[in-house]
Amino acid sequence: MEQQDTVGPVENAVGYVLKEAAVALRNAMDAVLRPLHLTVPQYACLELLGQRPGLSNADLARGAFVTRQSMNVVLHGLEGRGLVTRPATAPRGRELPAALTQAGRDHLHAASAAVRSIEKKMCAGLTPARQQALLDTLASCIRNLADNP
Amino acid sequence: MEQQDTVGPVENAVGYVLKEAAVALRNAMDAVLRPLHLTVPQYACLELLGQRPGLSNADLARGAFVTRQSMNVVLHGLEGRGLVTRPATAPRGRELPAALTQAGRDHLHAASAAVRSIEKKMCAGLTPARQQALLDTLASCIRNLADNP
DNA sequence: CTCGATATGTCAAAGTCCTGACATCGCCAT
DNA sequence: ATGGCGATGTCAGGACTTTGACATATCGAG
Repeated sequence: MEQQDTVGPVENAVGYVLKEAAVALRNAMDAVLRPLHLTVPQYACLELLGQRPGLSNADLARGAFVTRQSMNVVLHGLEGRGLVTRPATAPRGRELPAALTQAGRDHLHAASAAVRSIEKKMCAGLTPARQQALLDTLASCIRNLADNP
Repeated sequence: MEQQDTVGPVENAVGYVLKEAAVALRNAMDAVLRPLHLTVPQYACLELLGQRPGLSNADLARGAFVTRQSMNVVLHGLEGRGLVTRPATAPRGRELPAALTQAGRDHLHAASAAVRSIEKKMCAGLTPARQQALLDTLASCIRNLADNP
């Protein structure tokens, strides 16, 4: 096997490095969430609900970057484990606002700490200014890509 | 549906924005590659082979952030379409060095231009210094996450 | 030389996620 | 009021990827 012979042009492309960082983060999160019996989408769902109770399934799906169908099974799973509750009937339209149970809040507390430790590790050695610059630059990239053409 | 009522804390987390940017890039690449009948992993395979002919299946898998099995089916598909060739017997060990055919190079040329246009669009408005800073910061994040503990 | 460790390619099975489609419900202009 | 339009929740169906396992081939230590 040729192990890192020479750095080719691909590794210097913004898109490539972006994907690489995203995969590394995903794997690291997966590793720390596994002991808590949570997948990344499940954690994302809990975190979103912790910060904004009453979000609907579609809202959660958008926030976690998955489809409504995927979030729906996540939600049903968490509901079955007693971490999330949803009303049987829709108070308005068809939206079923979800909320954390006490057990859900406890689970979220542990998971959030684990994920925050990963973020801290990832950003180690970065000055607040560089970290803010990273956020701003990424936000700019997102805005640029969101434009239709 | 609650449409962007107020910006919550989640959207300011580095990991969240990183994921968001990666998804936006993935979708944009998907959109421009679809007319060429190429998926993102397929394009990644072609691009890697274009820059480093003779890469093995396992090398390509690592470079495209997928498993060997997934890259194997990608490779077989591209082989069936006449874009990639692999020797029937392994010249050394079990590695089957892959290479682009002329048709593969042609296909790659068009795909590469399309993807480069997406990267250009994504990085629009960024000074070379900010772009380099983004690359450096992301590289730092990747290094930090690669450490074992 | 021999044996263990590592890497590769490949097969089978499972899981995950997305695409497509449908019925329902609220909103807005006609 | 009413009919189009968009949004939501839900139900299969299928595509894609990963996990697990196995045989083979190289390399290095004993």
